Amino acid sequence: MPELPEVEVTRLSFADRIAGAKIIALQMGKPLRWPLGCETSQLVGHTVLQVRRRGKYLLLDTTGGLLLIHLGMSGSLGFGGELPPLGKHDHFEMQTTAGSLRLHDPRRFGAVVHAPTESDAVARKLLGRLGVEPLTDAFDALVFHRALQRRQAAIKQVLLAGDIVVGVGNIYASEALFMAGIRPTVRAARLSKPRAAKLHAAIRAVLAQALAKGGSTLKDFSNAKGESGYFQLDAMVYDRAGLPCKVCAAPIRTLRQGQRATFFCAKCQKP
DNA sequence: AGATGTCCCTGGAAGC
DNA sequence: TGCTTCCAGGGACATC
Repeated sequence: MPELPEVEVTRLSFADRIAGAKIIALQMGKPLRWPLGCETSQLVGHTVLQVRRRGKYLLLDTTGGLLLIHLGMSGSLGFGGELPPLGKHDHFEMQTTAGSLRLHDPRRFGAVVHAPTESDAVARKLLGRLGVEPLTDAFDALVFHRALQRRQAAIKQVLLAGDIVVGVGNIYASEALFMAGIRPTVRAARLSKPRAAKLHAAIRAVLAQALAKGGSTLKDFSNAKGESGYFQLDAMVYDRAGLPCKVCAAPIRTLRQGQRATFFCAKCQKP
C-alpha cells in the first residue's frame, strides 16, 4: 500500500534513468480507475523531461503533456530494459528509448491520466485540493495547528483526508499518532498547540524514517527496480492488534474510523 | 463548507 | 475440499 515514502522511493528509482528518453509506444491493459484521457498514440515521439511527485501522485512531464500516475493501493512500477512479458495485472506500459515503464496493479485502484498541462482542468481536479508536502518547509507547525482548529472530525480522519497535509495514509497515520501520544479519535480542533507541534514532528519523523529505509512492505511494495523496502518490522502499532505495545506492553487496540482500521495504544496515546 | 458513507477492484484469509 | 464472505485501502463522489 504505497503512501508518500513508497511513491517517493519509486520516483527516485527511475526518474534519472527515464529523463530525456523518447516515448516509443504506449499500451493500456484492463481499465484502471480513470481513463487515460488521450489516444495512446498521442504521446509517441515525445520526450520525458522529468519525474516529480505531488502527494501520492507521480507527475511525468513530457513534451506531449503531463502524465499523472497513482499507484492506488496495490500498484507498483517497474522500469527497465528487459521486463518479462506483460502479465494479467500489468495495465500500463510505456516503452521509451531508455527502457519500459510498467504499472503492475492487481486491484486496479491505480490510475494513469494524461493532462495537457498542470493547470488543465483534469490535473486541477486531481491535484487542486491537496495539502502541503510534509517533508518541505511549507509544512509548518503553527500553520498546521491553525488548520486543525477548523476541523471537528477525528484527527486520524483529518490526516487521511489529505487536504491539510498530503501523503499520510492509513499506516503512517496510526504510526504518527502513536509517536505523538495522541488518541486517533481526538477531534482535530481540540489539539493544543504543543500537541499539534508534536504531531507535526511525528509525521515528519515517521515519513522520513520510512523514506530512508526504502519504503514499507507491509503488503507487497517494491520500487521500480524491483527492490522491496523493509519498514514493516518497525511498525509500533499498525497491524498489531492484541500484541503488547512496544513501549508499555499494554495490548494494542483497534477500531474502525471511516471504514478503515486504526491501531493505537490506549495507555501511551491520550484522548 | 465540513462530516460521513459508498463505491471501485482483486486476492488472500477466514468461516462454514 | 470447496464454497461463500469478509477484508484490505486511496480518494472521488453523493448525501446529509
